[in-house]
Amino acid sequence: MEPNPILLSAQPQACSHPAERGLEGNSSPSSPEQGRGLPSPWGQMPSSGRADRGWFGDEHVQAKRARVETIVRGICLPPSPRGPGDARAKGSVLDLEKVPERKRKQILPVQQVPLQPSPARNQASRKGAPRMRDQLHQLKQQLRCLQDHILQAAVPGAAARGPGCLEPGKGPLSGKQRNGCGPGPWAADSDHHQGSCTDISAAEKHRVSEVQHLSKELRSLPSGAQALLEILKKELTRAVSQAVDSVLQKVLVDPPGHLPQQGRSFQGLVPEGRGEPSPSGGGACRDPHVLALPRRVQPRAGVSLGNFSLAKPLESPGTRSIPRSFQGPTASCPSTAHSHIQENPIASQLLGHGLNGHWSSGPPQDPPPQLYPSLGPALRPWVLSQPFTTAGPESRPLLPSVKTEQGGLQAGPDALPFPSVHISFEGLNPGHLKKAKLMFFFARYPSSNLLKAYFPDVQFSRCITSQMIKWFSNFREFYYIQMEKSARQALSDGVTSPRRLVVLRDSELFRTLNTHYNKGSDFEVPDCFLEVASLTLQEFFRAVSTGKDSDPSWKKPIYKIISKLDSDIPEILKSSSYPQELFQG
DNA sequence: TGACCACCTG
DNA sequence: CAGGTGGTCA
Repeated sequence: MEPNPILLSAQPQACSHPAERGLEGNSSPSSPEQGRGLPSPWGQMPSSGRADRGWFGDEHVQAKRARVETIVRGICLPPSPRGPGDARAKGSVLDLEKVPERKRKQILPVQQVPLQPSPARNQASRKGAPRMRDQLHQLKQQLRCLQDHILQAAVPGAAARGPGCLEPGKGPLSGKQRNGCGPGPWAADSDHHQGSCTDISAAEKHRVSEVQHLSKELRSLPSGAQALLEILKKELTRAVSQAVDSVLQKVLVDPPGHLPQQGRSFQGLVPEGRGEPSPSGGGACRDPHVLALPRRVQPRAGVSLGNFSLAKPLESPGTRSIPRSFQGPTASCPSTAHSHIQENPIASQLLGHGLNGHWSSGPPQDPPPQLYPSLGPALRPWVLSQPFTTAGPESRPLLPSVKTEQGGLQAGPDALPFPSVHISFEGLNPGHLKKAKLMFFFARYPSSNLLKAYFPDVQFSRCITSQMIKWFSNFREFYYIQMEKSARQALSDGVTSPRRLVVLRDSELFRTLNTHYNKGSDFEVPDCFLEVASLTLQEFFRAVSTGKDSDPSWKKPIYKIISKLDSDIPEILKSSSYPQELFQG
């Protein structure tokens, strides 16, 4: 118990204070600066978003028009059925939408069967002229909605949409963006969204006029063509949805081109603000030896302790220790600097849909060295993050989204080509579990109130609360077991002084813990956790080595000590959208 | 009595 | 990781 007073008092401060200040200072998400303050991450997105918009706004309209022309041309010819490899396939029109067209060809011939002109049909068609307008109008709206869906998925926060499109709650996304252009839970970068809004509305007008023009053209067609128009209508709808599918498919299949870039550029920003010795650096709280925490992923060559590899006594600090300041931003406990980073909703959506591999495997697109020098801080966790901390720290953001999301969940699954993962379930989902595990790095004994604050998208009931508390109980159990095991191992390895025991990032103990709480290592384990772990280890060692473990309740004092070492949890973990990025992690 | 905890078990 | 149990505390 001797060195404890120092450690105990200093550590929590090192961890918690910066967390609070940093976060509260940075968490005014509505500030436009924030979006701009992060040029690189968003430098990518907006452009890709606009590209998508362009695709829909122009190219696709062109495609529509081209198809109309094709069909009109076809009207002038005998409506003879076409073979699968018909001439249309050679027309330039098809180049605009190769994939959808290919699919459509299989459908078209079938649909043309009822098209055989018959007098009765013609009559009906003539009467149907006004109806046709309605249908076209309907079609127009469908197009718009589809476009909006895509834009929402592709452009962060492109929530702008013409009135009267989707009813709220129809489709998973809809519930998320009831704020119009404003950044909803889904999109915190108000900056770009406002741009998107205007762009979109302009594009929308353009689309509307295109459609009106189209309908005029169609109305002037020979009556025999009316039936064809019906086909055309259906075809357009289908084409659009196919286009949507293909675009999304492309995005889903080819995310590395977009997503990691965002992450990468993002990473460069974080270290700048807070390069210097993390809070505890001044920390004065600990034996300088204990501070020597080598970077992780270091070659294990330095491990000189024979079979004691779970944690390493500081035998050769000279070779292994790295100045704390060198560890930069990663090293400190509360990774507050990340909280203001704006991430891309689609990225996280995509992540949530089985693309995690791209992240956990990282390297192909690893950040340029200059962004985080020397094995930079593994900020991947934050790359994955989607900090929709759009509300102030205390404002319990996103409460409104809960019920809507649940509704959206029921209505949603088939509204998009992929299921919605961000949706909050009645109970706890794997994302919540993952998040809870990450929270464990900061708090071993979170109160139920704290849990409620950090899971704003969970509707807490007695059952849910106790389940989550049970999670932490299980986490602790595993943690203490590992600690005791390591302590005993150290003892049997001949370690004599607990002060020389420290949990290092390249130690086996760390690896075990990291695997348990942070599988995939997509979260940078905060140093404060290492410090607490070291202290825990020391306490266990002390108890074991002094024979206190003969007392049936010998662990209780240790528990008491550790329970006082909780740190503040970074605000970023408060985001209800946070679990979703790690959903399948 | 309820909340929370550690421990044991499957 | 969840269920069950018994202990502690307010």
